[in-house]
Amino acid sequence: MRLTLRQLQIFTCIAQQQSVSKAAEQLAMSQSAASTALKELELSYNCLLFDRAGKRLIINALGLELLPRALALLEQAQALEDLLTDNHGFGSLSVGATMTIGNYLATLLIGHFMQQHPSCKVRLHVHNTAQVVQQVANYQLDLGLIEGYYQDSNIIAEPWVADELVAFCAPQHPLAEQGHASLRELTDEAWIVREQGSGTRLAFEQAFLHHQLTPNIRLELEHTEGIKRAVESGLGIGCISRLALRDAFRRGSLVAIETPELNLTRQFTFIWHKHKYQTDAMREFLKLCRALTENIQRSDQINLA
Amino acid sequence: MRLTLRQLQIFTCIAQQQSVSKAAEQLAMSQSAASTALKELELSYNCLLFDRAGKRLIINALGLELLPRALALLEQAQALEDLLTDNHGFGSLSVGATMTIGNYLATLLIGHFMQQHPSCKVRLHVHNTAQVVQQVANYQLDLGLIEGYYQDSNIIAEPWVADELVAFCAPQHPLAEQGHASLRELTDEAWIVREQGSGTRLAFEQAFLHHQLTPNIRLELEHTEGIKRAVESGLGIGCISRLALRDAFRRGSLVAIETPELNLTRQFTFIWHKHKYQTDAMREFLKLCRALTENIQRSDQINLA
DNA sequence: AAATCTTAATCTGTTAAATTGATAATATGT
DNA sequence: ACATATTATCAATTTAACAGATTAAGATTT
Repeated sequence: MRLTLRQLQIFTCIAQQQSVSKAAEQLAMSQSAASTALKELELSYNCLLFDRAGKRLIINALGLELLPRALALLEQAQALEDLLTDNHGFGSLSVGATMTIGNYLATLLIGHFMQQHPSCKVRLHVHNTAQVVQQVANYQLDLGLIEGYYQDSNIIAEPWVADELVAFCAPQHPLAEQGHASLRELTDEAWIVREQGSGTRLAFEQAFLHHQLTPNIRLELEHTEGIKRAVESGLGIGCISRLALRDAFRRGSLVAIETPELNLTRQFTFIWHKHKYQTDAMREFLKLCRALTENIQRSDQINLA
Repeated sequence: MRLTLRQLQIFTCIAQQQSVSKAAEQLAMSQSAASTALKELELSYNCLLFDRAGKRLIINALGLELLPRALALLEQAQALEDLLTDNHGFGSLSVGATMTIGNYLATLLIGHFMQQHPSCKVRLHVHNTAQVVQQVANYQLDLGLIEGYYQDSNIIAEPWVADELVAFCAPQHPLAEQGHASLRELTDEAWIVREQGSGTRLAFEQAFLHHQLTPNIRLELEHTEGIKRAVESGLGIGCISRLALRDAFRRGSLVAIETPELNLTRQFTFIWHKHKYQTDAMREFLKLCRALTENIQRSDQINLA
């Protein structure tokens, strides 16, 4: 293991700046040192990372191969440094959540938690399910809250509350009055849904796949709020978590379309890494989540502050 | 970025050996150097990784937190070193595949590939779907061959051939003679299937979930061959990929049970990392796979060498 | 209880590595 | 052809890594 993080840091910087001088400047070191460091790296592995076209450096195949992996490694190393730097008093907590959970449930959980543990720093990262899983697998997150369930021998998954997607439309839409729709009616409609890769989209598509149907997707948006507004303005009908629609339904700005033939329920799940040491903060947070689950399920819909 | 890989290496070794001296010996360095390195690490981040109970070191909460992450980091660094060390002539190729694909299809592909490119080193790693995805995401594999399809903004997935699971039993089993079974009959049977986390198990369970049924799983095994032998000996009926059963059906040692009500088809998929530089080897392999796909689908069952 | 052994920490000097500042060599643009 | 920007290299210096010996503090044995 001759490799050093410093070498990788200098290499990635040179590759990104496409210049030894600029990289040296950015790294607050001399051009000479940067040049030598790169040379040393290439020399010690007897390889070339750049093609030298005179004074210009052009990254080659091996360099291109190395670059993203080196960046990934440095990112993880940074995370380790953060771990060591933070004054782990009661411990800080990094939680990842998907959009729906992050916006409608996680804030509630984190609010409670921070009230109970004012000294504990909490960070919430909102990404899609796959990204959250990956970050948990890489020890970049302490805990993940995802849609759907997930199986992996390195990841422990604990089912949390159930969630239900619901189809909805604008009040002036023909389906609004009848309040429900058949499979045939649903496939004829223009849908506005979440993007590929989101748990919401997955559940939506799976529900139709059960019947060997593919809905007509007119518009993809990355945020539930955007979908609500697009549906309000009559661009089509939508399908998102009921959690995100409670207020809109109450106000009457949007109307639910019951879809008895479609199974739009799904499970929210906690995940954490099997080999991750459980900090006090983590245990406390999990305890709180399990406790609040009952409240959430009892009231069916949560009282979102 | 004061952190160095060397520090982490020494730290992990001390943590694993639970002794500075033993770690120093294993790392072929003096006890003094190891002790100093640990002290430096702790000092530079102003933290403690071990509790000192007199002469004995006991890893503490922060140390436990750091350990698995440091190990993960070092593993990746090792992979980077390997990348740089290998004489990337035409390039070596790391392919990950699930059990079913790895044993019944990947060998065929890799065989063809190695014939066409005798100079190219190929490594095949067999893991379950989730693990393959994770390793592709971490740049530990060039390419993954998985069951089912997978969505992630960082991963490019290309559908490959379709696959079909099939229920089967021993020749002397009552269902063998009638050759097919209804949903009710299937739920009454004792099943022998793959373990949780495998793509085969997932497809199996999903097929039943479509009908709100849960099959009675009597035995879980991690290998298809084990399942075949267990079914042969009359322990129950099984469900695995038809690919793995062709010879057994032909020989008559096992008998297919047609299940018209269950949808046991699934898709095999190629995956690779969006930001991964595509080596020549990778491109060639993909090209070959796409070319062979037609043969595979035309002959319905491949001629497995 | 004393002697002995084991182990981690610390001190000192040495060696190797990283870095700088200056300089040479080489392409680019005018 | 000339000025300029850029990389590579050299010599000198600072910095970090390490070994060897020594010390301190628990364990273990007698």
